[in-house]
Amino acid sequence: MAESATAPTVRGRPLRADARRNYDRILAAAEAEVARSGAGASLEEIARQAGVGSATLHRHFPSRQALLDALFHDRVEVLCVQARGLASADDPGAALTTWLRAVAVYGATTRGLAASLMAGPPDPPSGEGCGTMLLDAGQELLRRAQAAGTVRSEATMVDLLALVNAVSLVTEGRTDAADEAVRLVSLAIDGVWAQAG
Amino acid sequence: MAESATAPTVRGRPLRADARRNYDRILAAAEAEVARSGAGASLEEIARQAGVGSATLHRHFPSRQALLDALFHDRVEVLCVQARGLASADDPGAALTTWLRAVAVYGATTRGLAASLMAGPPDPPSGEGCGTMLLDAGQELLRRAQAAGTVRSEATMVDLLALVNAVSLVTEGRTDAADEAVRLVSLAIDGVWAQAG
DNA sequence: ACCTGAACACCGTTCAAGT
DNA sequence: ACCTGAACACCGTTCAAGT
Repeated sequence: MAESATAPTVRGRPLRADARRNYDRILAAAEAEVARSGAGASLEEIARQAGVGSATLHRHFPSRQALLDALFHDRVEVLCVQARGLASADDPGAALTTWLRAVAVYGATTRGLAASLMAGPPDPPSGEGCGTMLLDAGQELLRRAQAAGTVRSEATMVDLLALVNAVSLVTEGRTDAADEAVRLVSLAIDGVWAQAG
Repeated sequence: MAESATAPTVRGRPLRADARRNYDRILAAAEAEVARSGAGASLEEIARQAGVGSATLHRHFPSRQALLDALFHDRVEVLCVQARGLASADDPGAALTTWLRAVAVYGATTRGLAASLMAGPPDPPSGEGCGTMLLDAGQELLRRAQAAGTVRSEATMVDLLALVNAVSLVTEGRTDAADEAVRLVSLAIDGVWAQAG
């Protein structure tokens, strides 16, 4: 279930069979544990459920963030694919908001994802994590909406994802988390002011 | 420095002198430690710095949340006073946004506050915590802005504070946290769409 | 090359024993 | 009434010893 689509390697070579088996087991256990108790799930408990020593977990994933990135990589990849599909839509403003809402729903319903995205490097999330993937994918959607004059030119994708992420984080535990996230993101996108006229 | 304005009591009676001294020391140590390492600061370390046993900390503050509420009570009270002052302003829309920005600045610059507010009871923050205080204080500002037809009728103070809190949380660690928080809150208030015409 | 088990320095919570 | 110190069941990280 939780085998990563991108096969893990060490210096370009695929892992030895037993190492690969452990890698997958750890990821599967992490999926269950993080869903149960969030991004701060006990690494010890994950190793236990995977049937490996804690040291093995630490070799495969040198930091909690590395484990979370591997865990969410595929789900985030799906969002990136969706963004590229929406980039050719007729209405760039609608395309952007559709995507932002989708990101919010993912974040609000996938325990630990929002916290994991926020834990990445501070202001401009750089590097190879899930945050960068989303940022790159969304950039083009925003560019088009701004080129069409639909979205304010001051808004950046870093801002928009920060807002969406923030909303995901606050709604994460709620009943109807997805609905609440969409509602709050929509509020932030449209603003609080009543229609003029 | 960190003595609470609202004197702690046990069943209506003020604390014995030594107990009161410990209470204040714990709060002062907590202020320093939470500023240093956030809402998840080590309680053990706080007790150590206060010069009391860890059991003493737990008696005075049965939960981490209780400690954080006591710690932030006075700062939050200031925001509530400000809200009551703004309730008689000429422009209710401007009054509301002024206050929301102030809340965001507090949250973004006071390590641990946003996380503490979010940890309160889920959907409708009830009870006696800082979240309820802010909610009650803001309610009147929103009511007036909506009565004037300035703010959408669907927006609730729970929504607005969730947004502001979410923004405080994401910006908490950043350089220029206050500026960033104001910028993001302003974006959410005004929405992302470019001005028509 | 990869794994395991143990060791280390921490946690938060609780409780018996003190004054 | 209030405090202390110790005990308990946990953490995450690292490292020597194994195969």
